[in-house]
Amino acid sequence: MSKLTMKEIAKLANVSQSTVSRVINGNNGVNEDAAKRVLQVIEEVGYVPNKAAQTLKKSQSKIIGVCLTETYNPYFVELIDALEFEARKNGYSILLHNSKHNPIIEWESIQNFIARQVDGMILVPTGEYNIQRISKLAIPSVVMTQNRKPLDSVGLDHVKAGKIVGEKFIHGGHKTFGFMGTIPDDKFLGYKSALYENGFEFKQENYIQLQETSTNNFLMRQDIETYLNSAASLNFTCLFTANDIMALEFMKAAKERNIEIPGDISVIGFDDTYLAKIMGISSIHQPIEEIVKTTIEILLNRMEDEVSAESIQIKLEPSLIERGSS
Amino acid sequence: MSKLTMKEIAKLANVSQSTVSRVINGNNGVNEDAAKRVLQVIEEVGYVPNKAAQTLKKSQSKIIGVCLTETYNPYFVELIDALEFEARKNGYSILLHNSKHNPIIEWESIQNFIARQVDGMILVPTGEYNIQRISKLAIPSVVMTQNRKPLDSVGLDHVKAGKIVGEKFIHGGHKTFGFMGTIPDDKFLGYKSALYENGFEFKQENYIQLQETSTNNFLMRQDIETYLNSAASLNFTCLFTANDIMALEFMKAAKERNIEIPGDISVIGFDDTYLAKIMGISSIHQPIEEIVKTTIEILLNRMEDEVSAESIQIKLEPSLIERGSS
DNA sequence: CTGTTAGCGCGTTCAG
DNA sequence: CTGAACGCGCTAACAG
Repeated sequence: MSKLTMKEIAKLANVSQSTVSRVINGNNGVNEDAAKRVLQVIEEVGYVPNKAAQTLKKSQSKIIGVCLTETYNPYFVELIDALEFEARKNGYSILLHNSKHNPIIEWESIQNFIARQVDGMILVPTGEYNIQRISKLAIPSVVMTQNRKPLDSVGLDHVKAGKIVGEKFIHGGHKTFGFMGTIPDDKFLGYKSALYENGFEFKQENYIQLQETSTNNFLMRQDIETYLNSAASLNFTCLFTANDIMALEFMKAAKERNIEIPGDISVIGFDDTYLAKIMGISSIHQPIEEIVKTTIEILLNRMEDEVSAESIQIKLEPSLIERGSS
Repeated sequence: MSKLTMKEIAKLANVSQSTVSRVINGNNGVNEDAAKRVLQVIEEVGYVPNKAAQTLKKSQSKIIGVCLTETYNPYFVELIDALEFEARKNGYSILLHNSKHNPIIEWESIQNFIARQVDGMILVPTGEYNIQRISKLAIPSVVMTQNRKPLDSVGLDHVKAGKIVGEKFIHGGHKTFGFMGTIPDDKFLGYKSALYENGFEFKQENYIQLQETSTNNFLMRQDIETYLNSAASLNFTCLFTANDIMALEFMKAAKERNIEIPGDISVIGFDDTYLAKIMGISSIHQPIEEIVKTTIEILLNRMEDEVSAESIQIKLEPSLIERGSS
């Protein structure tokens, strides 16, 4: 069989190419007979329109570019799944990239998105690095999970999440508090402010600093071990971790040292991934479906409207799921 | 700024559009001065060539379509990561689809791949459903993790993996054997044959049948509970599960019933995902990097050669990673 | 070394 | 209702 183009279909159905086009793009006034013939030929030979040509012609690719920082955290996997589902429902495909926390790769990915004429982008950025350039692009984009001001964004209210955890611990009678994370973020701010507001303070020595982002259980574990080894004794009775993997790794390390969870230390994680469910870790729940639906909705709106209204920052309400670890 | 096409760049650099094209596609004999000017303009305005046009012109999209059955199993996530990395290294982007074990969605995805002119496809198929049609396509495709005969495939030698586990159990002194999975597969065949060859038999009552594929821990757990409740007592002292999630869920259910692992029952899982590492589950290791590299390599070869040689079936050597569960 | 030209496959006028 | 003709942005001959 030759190349299988509209022209070919046209020939086989004994009509002109433009008629075939009309049939495919919603039958706007085509003789029923002709239409039926065309459809039949298409069916028979298994013709599928060339999207590259369509994209070129319409300057619309029906692709959404997605660039995440990692997939190691199961949270992002659930995100991808939901994203793909929601996008497909709206007739879009997902072009997936993983920057691995590298701003250079991130920018390359975005260049690729531009080259492929994506209609919109959804990003979990590596940081501030590329935000300015991105905001200057003609392609609408929305940030997930973070807050990057010139851009639209949707995510949990991290400050509030931190507060909820802080207050929870305080209500539980704790007086010394730990935190584990990479770089200080809104979760941490919220956590700390809850403590201060209740007359407690956060001691910097109780901050378990993790080097890189959670790219690897092993590295994370090393950092935890280093911390535990350096501390003569743990000076906190409760710990809030920036994600579930961290909570998990801490709990494993604790177990080996005969530290009881939650007896000696209460642990609350973040993301409420299935790791938390499997391991019975209390965690701040991320309403993934809601996040994804909202994100796509905003993006779709931006793609339709030429109007460049104010940037939208959506912060969803966090909630704590309590399990055995706290 | 207007549309930012080659024409535009040409105008700004005071050359013809085809010269710009030459500069972009590897400088084949262009005046250095002109080239420099062009490059500079490109840099200044941030021009990126339109891939839709390139695709149309060259009938080559530099996209590899990937369609998996699920991302719930962390194994597939690691696969995606490796795939994306390896593809990017070779100048390809990944278009990712998730059939969710649904052959209809799978076929739709493939139609989409065709429409987008993907240069090749990598599939974890939903089953035999679409294999015939796929093999008739002009687009080269290779199957991962499974064996679908008319198509190229690369994966572990599942029969051998099953044998290794069976023999391991036998060496460990076990006399009664369990298996957990969805549909009987090569792992199970290998497992059974190892038993028979050593004078044991596999009793059908020791097959823990799971309904759907492992789309959901919760459903899986229900099936396990149903099985455990129906069996007066467990008639096996060792269990081989088709993936790590299954092993994990079994171990959790066992724990609640005070069944000791590995004391009462030895458990060996499959995939050697980080779940296995985290939970200390013995598991058959999947050399993901090797699988992915081999897959891409085969695909790349197919894409270059017009030669339609025999279909290639690569079966990698499985190995057992022993941990605390066996 | 460089500009002109002709499509790639499709959607969309514009005539009939 | 329908065909002819044009052009989306780019690559690849083809002349100069």
